[in-house]
Amino acid sequence: MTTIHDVAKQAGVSIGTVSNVLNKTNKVAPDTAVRVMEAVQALNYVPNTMAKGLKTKKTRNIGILAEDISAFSSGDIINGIWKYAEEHDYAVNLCNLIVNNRVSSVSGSIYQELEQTASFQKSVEKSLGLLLASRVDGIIYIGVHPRDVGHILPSFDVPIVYVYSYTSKDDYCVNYDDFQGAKLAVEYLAEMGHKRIALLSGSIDSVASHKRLMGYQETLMKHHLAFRPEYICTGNWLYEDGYRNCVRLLDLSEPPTAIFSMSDLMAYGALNACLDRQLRVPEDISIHGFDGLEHSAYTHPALTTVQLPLQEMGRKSMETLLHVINHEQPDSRSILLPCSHVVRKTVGKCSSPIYTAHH
Amino acid sequence: MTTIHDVAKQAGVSIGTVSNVLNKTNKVAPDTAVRVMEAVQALNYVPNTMAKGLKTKKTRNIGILAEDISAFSSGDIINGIWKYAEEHDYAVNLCNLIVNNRVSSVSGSIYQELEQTASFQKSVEKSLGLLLASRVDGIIYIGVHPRDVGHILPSFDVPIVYVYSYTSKDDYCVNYDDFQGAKLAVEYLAEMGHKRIALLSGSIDSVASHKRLMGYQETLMKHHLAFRPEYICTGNWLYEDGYRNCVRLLDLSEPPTAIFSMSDLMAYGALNACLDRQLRVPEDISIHGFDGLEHSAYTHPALTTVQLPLQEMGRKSMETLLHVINHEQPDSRSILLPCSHVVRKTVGKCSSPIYTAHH
DNA sequence: TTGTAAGCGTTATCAT
DNA sequence: ATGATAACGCTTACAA
Repeated sequence: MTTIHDVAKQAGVSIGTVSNVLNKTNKVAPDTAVRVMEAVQALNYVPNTMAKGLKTKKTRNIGILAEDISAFSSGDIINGIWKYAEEHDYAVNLCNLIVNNRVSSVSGSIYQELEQTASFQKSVEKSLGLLLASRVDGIIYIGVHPRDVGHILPSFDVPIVYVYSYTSKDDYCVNYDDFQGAKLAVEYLAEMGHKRIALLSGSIDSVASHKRLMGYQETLMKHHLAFRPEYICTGNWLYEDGYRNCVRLLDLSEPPTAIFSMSDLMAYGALNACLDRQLRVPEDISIHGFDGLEHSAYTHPALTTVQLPLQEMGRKSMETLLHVINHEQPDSRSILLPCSHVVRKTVGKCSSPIYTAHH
Repeated sequence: MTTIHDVAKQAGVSIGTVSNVLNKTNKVAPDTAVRVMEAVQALNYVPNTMAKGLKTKKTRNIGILAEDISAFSSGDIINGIWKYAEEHDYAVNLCNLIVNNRVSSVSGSIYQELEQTASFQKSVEKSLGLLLASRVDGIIYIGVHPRDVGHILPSFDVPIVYVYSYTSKDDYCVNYDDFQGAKLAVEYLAEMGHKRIALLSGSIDSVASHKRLMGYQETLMKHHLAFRPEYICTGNWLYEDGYRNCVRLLDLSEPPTAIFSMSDLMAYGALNACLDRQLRVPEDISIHGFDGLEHSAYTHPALTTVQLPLQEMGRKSMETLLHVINHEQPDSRSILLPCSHVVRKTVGKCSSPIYTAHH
């Protein structure tokens, strides 16, 4: 690998001069600058980041600590981070905790169990060590599901921001707005004339579930719709939970005309449960998702859902991290980005539901 | 940040000794080793990789150059890479070309257009520069679709292996076995008694399409099944292509009893086309996918498909890269990993198809 | 067994 | 405007 010395010799100048033209730190004569640049080109010189970092104590490297890179959300978040990083000439170090391969289910409590295991803790330690050893200027922690992850990392003195996750301490977090997202969905259902709107909730101990429940309730009230406890089903975000709970809902003496599912996965389950019952969606019953998985465009019929602003979250987290690194005060400790609404085919205007005839 | 000097002072030894106990390069007295380790613990010392790398000329860093991190395949591949890397104490630098956000379609020719744009080439240059500046020991290039990407990168003197992509030069490539995967699918269809098996092919200029077509044809011959040109449809791997082509197939005077789709996305389209025609899957017609997208478990009915060995490919690519870095001769230049078969609900035993009555 | 010192490729401070 | 040189934190001879 060619070094600054090679370039200096080739251009017939000192290494200090080469450094000056490359970093524009000092005035150099235009013609020597040209000679240096020619030498750089000729020798294909790329400055050694390690030497530079050693000297300047700034690596222009940030670390990503992802709980699971193959989670549906991670790709888009990293995409957002990367774009902002590239625009600001930062490189990224990636570490991966691979939680999903280790847990059988997505349930909140299962994660807690996982986090207790020695294997997981060793993995966290190793990843963090890797990042700290590289002297990254900052770290972004990406969760697989918004939840309190404040107990996972030990304390260290590098700036960190949490995305798609949060802590109960005063760390910087960027997430989406559960409350607003839920309102988006239920508002739409109400506008379509639905009065009997059931809820497929995520796990009961999740803050996300609570916030969305608030959005559901508030919108119900706003439209003077009755809150029926029997319309609330709790699951663990997964397909099977949606299927099972939807079946229960359909067996009610007065079944709902619309279902708001807190995850697309549960919505798929609900959709298939309805289809298995020969119900037509959305003619007989409407289904509304939440997450905006790529696949939701391909269900039959295509799922109307709430889109998470994943890429924007990634971008915002990187932006926030850079602010912290540069000692600029970011706007807020906890940043919430709005969800958007994706209208497709599973929600229709409420008509007197055909299937109530069965009861 | 605490340095080796701080540790040395705390332990009352020289920096050389600290280095020796940390790297086990030289014999040190057991009790001094203990003192050093205590100091390391107390000061929370993490060796500076940059200083280390500067000296040793080895960074124990590899670079990932991903065409698009949010492509369905990238997460699992990176997962595989990461696991192997972690086991061998390598860190990873991630660069992202974000091709999918820049092209409107997945068609092969569109990629070629993209690759010509100045914006893309600048991006490639920047990413490669980042990796080379970090003096990574090697690079893994991850494509978004297996195709020849040999023209994208300029030449440089760091070992590289291509995964989910290949080059026409003598680079190391690791991919899955298209031929074997296609045989898996068609063999199964034939075993289920299907004699009229249509093919939803990917783009005609793709090597993957060709190889799978070979697998299709060979299996047909093996089972003495006629090859009918009117059963071959070409698309661009996407949902809409599957839908459109399936409609054409169903309109044939003698429609197929089974469809082998070269991508899960096209299989979703075919499935929905059948459903829209009130056809029952798999009673009236069977559909077989290829890719093994996570979502295929949630279609209605769940899609029988061929599973790509994504994580294994990631793992193998990292393994191969390490061999090259350590100047050990890897087994082969072009590594093909076998696909596996995921039997779900969209393929059934062939019965005299009901819908032929329509014709 | 342990300490000393040179050198890795930069940047930055001085001289010139 | 340019050059010489120290320093960044580490490894690695070599000396003690």
